[in-house]
Amino acid sequence: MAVRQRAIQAEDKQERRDAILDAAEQLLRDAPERVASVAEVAQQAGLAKGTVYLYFPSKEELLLAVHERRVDCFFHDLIALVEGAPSLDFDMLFAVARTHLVEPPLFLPLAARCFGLMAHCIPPAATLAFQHRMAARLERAGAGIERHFPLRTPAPGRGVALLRRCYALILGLWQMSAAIGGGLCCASGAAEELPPAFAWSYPEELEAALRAFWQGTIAAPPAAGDTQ
Amino acid sequence: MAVRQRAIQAEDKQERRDAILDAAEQLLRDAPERVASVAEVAQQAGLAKGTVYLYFPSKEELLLAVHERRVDCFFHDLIALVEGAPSLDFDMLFAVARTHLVEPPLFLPLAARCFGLMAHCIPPAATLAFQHRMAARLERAGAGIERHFPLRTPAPGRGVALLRRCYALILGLWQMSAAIGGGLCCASGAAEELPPAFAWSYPEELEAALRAFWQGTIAAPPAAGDTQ
Amino acid sequence: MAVRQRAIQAEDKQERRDAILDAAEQLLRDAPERVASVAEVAQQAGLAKGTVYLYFPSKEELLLAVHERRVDCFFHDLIALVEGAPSLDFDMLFAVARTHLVEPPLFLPLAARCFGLMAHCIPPAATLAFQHRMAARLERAGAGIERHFPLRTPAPGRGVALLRRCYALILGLWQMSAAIGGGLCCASGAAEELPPAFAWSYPEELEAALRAFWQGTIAAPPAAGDTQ
Amino acid sequence: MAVRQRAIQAEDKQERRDAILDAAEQLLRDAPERVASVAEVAQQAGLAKGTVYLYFPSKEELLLAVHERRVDCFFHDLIALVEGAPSLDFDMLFAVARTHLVEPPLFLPLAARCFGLMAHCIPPAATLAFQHRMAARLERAGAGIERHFPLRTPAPGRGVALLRRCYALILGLWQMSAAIGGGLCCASGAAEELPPAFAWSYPEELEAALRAFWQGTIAAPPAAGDTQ
DNA sequence: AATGAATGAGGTTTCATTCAT
DNA sequence: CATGAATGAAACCTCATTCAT
Repeated sequence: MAVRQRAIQAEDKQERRDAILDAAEQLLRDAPERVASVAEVAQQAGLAKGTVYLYFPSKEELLLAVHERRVDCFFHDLIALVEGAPSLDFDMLFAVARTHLVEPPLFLPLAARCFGLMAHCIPPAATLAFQHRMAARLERAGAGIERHFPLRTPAPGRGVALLRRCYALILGLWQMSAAIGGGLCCASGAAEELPPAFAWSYPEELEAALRAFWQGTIAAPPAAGDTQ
Repeated sequence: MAVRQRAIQAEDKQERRDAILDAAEQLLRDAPERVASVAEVAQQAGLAKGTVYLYFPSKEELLLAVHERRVDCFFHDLIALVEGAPSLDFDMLFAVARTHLVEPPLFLPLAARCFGLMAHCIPPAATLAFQHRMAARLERAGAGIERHFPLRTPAPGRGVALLRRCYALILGLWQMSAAIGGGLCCASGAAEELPPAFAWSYPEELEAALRAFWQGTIAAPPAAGDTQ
Repeated sequence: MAVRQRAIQAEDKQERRDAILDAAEQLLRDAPERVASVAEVAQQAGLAKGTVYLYFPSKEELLLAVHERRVDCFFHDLIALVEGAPSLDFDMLFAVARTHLVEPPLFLPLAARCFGLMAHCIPPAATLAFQHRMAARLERAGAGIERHFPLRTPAPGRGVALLRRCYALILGLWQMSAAIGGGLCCASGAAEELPPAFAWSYPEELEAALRAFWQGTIAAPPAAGDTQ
Repeated sequence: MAVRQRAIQAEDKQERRDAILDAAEQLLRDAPERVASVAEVAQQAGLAKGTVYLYFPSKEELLLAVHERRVDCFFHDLIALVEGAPSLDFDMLFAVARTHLVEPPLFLPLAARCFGLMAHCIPPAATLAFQHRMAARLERAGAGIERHFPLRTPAPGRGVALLRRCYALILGLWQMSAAIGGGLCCASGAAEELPPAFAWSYPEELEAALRAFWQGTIAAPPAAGDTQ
């Protein structure tokens, strides 16, 4: 009904695109478990449903774009660190991961969903484009890692592989922890019902696992303590 | 459809329950990407839709039961190995994982889905029950591992933690690889379009990553070669 | 909400199917120009939307079924006439056509739409099945016509061809007349605005055209007068 | 897109109008079954969507205008024939119809659609205007026909009626044939599946039907052969 | 005159679950 | 116990049209 100010200039369009992403991100934050409908996203952004489709070809690609923005932030800080810091250690890298990936409640649920979307729903061309954009960042970060850390078996691409495996741990452990904690967050006293094998805390376990992994990969073991 | 022979005895019921699981598993194997509808499962089992609900409270818990059966098979072999073999190395363990988790096209897609279900859709009580059953197996396998491997920092629960982290790697890397390969399996010449950072093969990368992880966790590094 | 009496027996199902057809037909009669949504049809039949889809695979095939029922009525009377009447003339046949095809406001709009649906939207298998059912009736009627009328060039299939061409005239002239009268029915005094070449009445023109056509096809010209 | 040279002169406007019609016609030719969206038409014409609405009040009237241009071409040749040829026979007339109506894949689908549009969607005033323009051509052609053919019952308007009825046959038979062939063009071996009553070819059946019709209407039967 | 960004109504279909028989 | 008919919510996306620029 109320026609919003039209985005004619390219920068206005970018701004509007961002507004839609903001709206979707907000809804995702409010209820990470469910995927808002396009109608809800549009309403949250103060736009009509059709307008969302002017900026994103499908709901799935909108979600992927929300995810990509978060990933970009992570890589921005990560690359700044590996390219800017005079020296680097595990804790500095883990801090970046914690800030962008582990602590925001949005990131990991969305990442898990996006992997599924790319595997099934999103057109291959769009998936590939996303991956190319990610690859650029990933390789830059990986190269930075390689400069800082003498890997046991130095080889081009080892930095990227290291990041990939760390990400797999972050993602895999989170999925397991989400399953464990997922349905229980509301049940009072749920914690003590968990069998010991499942009684672990994601952030702590993740840090321990990553440390252990670095210990096996990086020649110089991380300074701080030992694994768990 | 004619009313089937009624399952009155407990063993008849178990048999029918298994028939439903078989049907669901078969459909999942035929098309791992999609989830069959309850009607399809019933038809495949030669039963009526309502009958499925006599044996499983919801579609989700049916899926979880299919998954659990596969997990049981894995643990059966794993426990047999750690409790039966005179000595143990990485390759023997990895072989079990490969047989049950990595190679069957069914396992990992279903596992990923079940983690999501447990986090959101399945009643906490059912999730918890599942986890208790899993915990028993997990702890037995973990204890077996601990007996075989002198961990760098021996401690109760380290075997379980090791398995958990390996599983996280298996799952996390698979999700990433599924996203990469997902939409591209049909596109000819898709492989060379992938950026180098995404051009990796799941089975190889998984083995390399697990080896690297063991190297950092187990005092005696695995005999075979070095990490990729 | 209110679960209707369930149609378990085959005859109950037929009855319910008919009820849905009745509902759709009624809505079509109320507003021949628009196609009711499935939700409206369901409501009119006192059923839930999903129930309609238990009886018809798609909205299009529902429309075709409504049409088929009307065509069946027409053929029922036509075949009764050609097989039962001791003698036959144009007027008797035209009366049947008038009763079933021309006068009911439902028939021709629906027929025109169904031709379009069969050409574009309905699965070939369903179209073919419909055509086979129609063919049986058509050939029986055509054979009856051939027995009664000594065609100028007797040959098997001439009766069917005659009916086909008459139907083409009925349909083609109706389309033209609907276009002419269509938007004008509400405009007072519209008739005199029509140019003479378009100022004709469908029923009269149709009868005249059909008579003329018979005159050219049937050896013995129709008794009543001459064309228009 | 850059703002196109503005059409200020009347002839520029006509040119642009024609360009839009050309674009729509081309798209219709490319895919006679579907109706291109306004956006597609505009793009094909190298214009913006809004510009189309400067030249046509609605999508429907644009389609009607495309149709009218084709009808004009037909009448142009038809009138040239009836007014220019020293003598006239069925074959000469049928050749014109074949060239303009039957053979171009565009004409009949569009005509059928336009009849529907005029009946439902197009403002009565626009329909009426179209009909007046058509009437002028139709009456001129009809008058020419009357001069050439001694109809069985000579009367003013008989030429127009003759043309009308022929057009009804052309249109009605086409609709039936489109329904029959519609979904089957791709199915291999579809032809032999058709019941005999539906196994006919439009061009042949049309010619036979028109000949039969002329035989009943024109005193002197057409020279070539007999009806099918 | 030309543009193209914004609108928002509109309708189909699926399918998990229930419950009368 | 077994059946399967009935339910009805849920959400996508298209596209003709408008109108601010």
